[in-house]
Amino acid sequence: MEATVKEVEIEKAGMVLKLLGDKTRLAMMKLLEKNDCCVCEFVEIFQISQSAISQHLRKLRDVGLVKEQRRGQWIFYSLNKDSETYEMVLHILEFIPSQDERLKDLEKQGLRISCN
Amino acid sequence: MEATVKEVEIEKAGMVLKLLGDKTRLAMMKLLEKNDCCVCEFVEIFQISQSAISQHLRKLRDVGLVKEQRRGQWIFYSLNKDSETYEMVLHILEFIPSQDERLKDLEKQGLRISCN
DNA sequence: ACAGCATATCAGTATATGCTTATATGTTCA
DNA sequence: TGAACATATAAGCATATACTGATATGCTGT
Repeated sequence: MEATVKEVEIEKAGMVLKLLGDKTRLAMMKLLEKNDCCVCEFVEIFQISQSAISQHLRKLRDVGLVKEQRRGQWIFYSLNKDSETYEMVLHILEFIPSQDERLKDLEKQGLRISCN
Repeated sequence: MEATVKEVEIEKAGMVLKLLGDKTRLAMMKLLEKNDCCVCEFVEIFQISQSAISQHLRKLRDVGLVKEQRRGQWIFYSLNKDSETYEMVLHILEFIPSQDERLKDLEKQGLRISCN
């Protein structure tokens, strides 16, 4: 018997699912599940422009899925645990295979050191 | 401790989430969680054209989320329990408030009788 | 103050999406 | 067979989306 779950208004849920329905943002969220990441790491990982990464992050932030924290020159993003949809998001991410290999590959190239 | 969950390839998960990221399709899926429905019911419920409904259903079917079954003149849609993403979909739908009121409203208007 | 780096925003573009109307296909029943 | 109904497909349109390149903003260390 599974415990009852925190329901999410259907419009809100639709917004969240639409955001997660982009493979770049979905992989970002999966990475953020286990690691805080800064913009430059995402740029290296996804091989798209810094501008594109920034726009994805803004969308995620606008809906409250992630939050940002400036550390000096860098801005680190993390999952927003206070989001009313946090529980739903976590449940979804459970089904996604770990993307941590991508981070490890970065480390091998020494590219992660820059902002760590 | 939660049992391990059936992971879904990230591209596939992205496709499913994108489909669920439309409020019409999301509500359709939530209705289908508890009831088989035919096209004409969806048309009444969502107040968009029969063509639009049919196109939404085709997308859901193309990705394997629903299956169809002809019953005489009508085609009833249901969740495809054999989908590799079925478990993920069910978990997501748990967070969505029941849409059954919409069906009940139809019954009050006598509009559901036509295909039942 | 300024050079250099990190990030955000702006403007433009190509493609995807959701809808409508019109039409085709398929089923039932007289 | 043909009229009536249910559903699917085609064509077209308006809007949304994801991206790029150019530029603006913000922080750091000299």
